[in-house]
Amino acid sequence: MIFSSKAEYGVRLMVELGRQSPDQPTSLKAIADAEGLPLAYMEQVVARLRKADLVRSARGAHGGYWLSRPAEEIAMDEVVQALEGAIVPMECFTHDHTERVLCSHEPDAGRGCATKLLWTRVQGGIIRSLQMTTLADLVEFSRRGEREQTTPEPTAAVPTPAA
Amino acid sequence: MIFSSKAEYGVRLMVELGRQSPDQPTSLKAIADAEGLPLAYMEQVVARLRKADLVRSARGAHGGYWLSRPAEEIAMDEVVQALEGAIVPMECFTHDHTERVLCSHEPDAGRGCATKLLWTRVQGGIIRSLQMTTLADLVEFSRRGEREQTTPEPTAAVPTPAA
DNA sequence: CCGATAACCGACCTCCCTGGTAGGATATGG
DNA sequence: CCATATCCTACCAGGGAGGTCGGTTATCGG
Repeated sequence: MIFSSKAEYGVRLMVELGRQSPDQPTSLKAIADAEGLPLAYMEQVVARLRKADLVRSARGAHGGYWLSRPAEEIAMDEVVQALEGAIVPMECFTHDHTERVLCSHEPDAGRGCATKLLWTRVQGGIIRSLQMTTLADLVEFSRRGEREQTTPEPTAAVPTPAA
Repeated sequence: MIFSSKAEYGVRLMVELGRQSPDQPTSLKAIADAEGLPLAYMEQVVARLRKADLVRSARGAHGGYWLSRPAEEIAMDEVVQALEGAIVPMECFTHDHTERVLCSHEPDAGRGCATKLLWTRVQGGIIRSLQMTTLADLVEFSRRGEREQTTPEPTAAVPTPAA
């Protein structure tokens, strides 16, 4: 398990918002019910997304959440970063105020940190994978899966039967 | 923290073995002392590497461990896999007996697992980063760091002063 | 104005895994 | 025969993951 369930739940939440029209807010309860996830826990998850300004919110009756930007402009590294914190492959990797990533191991016994090269490459691999995927990709993927499930042959052109 | 310290310690151990000549075994105590790691815990770590046939061992006095293959032929995905188990970005990813990776989430409410696409890409990014790095790369990296530490100018050609 | 809805906030709690220790059994060289 | 060193199993404390609970604030419809 590399990422925690906060990432899973949060990404699902974002996809769910991406499926809705951005005009009107969607309540967290509707999302939690649709995905079968605990509402109280989702509140904590969505709080992180709001603090990162990935979603906006309106309080009170008929309130809810919506994407702060179109899904095409949201790269998934932002989302995962907001949910999980800094993406570091190993504990000794710290993120100072700049974009520089460095290993906090003191160079013990006169030689550098042997594993630094490896974890740096892994980190790059992860972040690149996340950057090249947008929320719109996932929304489209989820719609495609849905079509395959409900209509095996592409005859009917009704994607969401408004359950 | 994406990988546990087992990976860190195990990789360090492998690098240490890669620095030694493969003719004679190196005792675990020597490695633990050199890296400042607890011996008893390292026993558990090296056991995983041995079960994956990445290192071989000899018991008794003057026993120890050595690489089962030259460092150039050891890709780091094997090493990390042996130490951490299957490299899966999310809990729902299970690895069946083939090489196929799949998401165990039931397609709830008629639509597929929205996050599957994302985690699949992340997993690919990680594994590719690990595969393209060999143990020999890390050994060379550690030697280079050592040279920079001890001799700022490349005059003396003595790499290890046999402490 | 009132009550229902729903976002917001912080404290709490339980389980399990990580990281590490303890103590021994077995094998081997000198 | 003893020091060395691998091998094996059980045990244990701490912390974080995953989730619950109770309450507060804001906004709508009537």
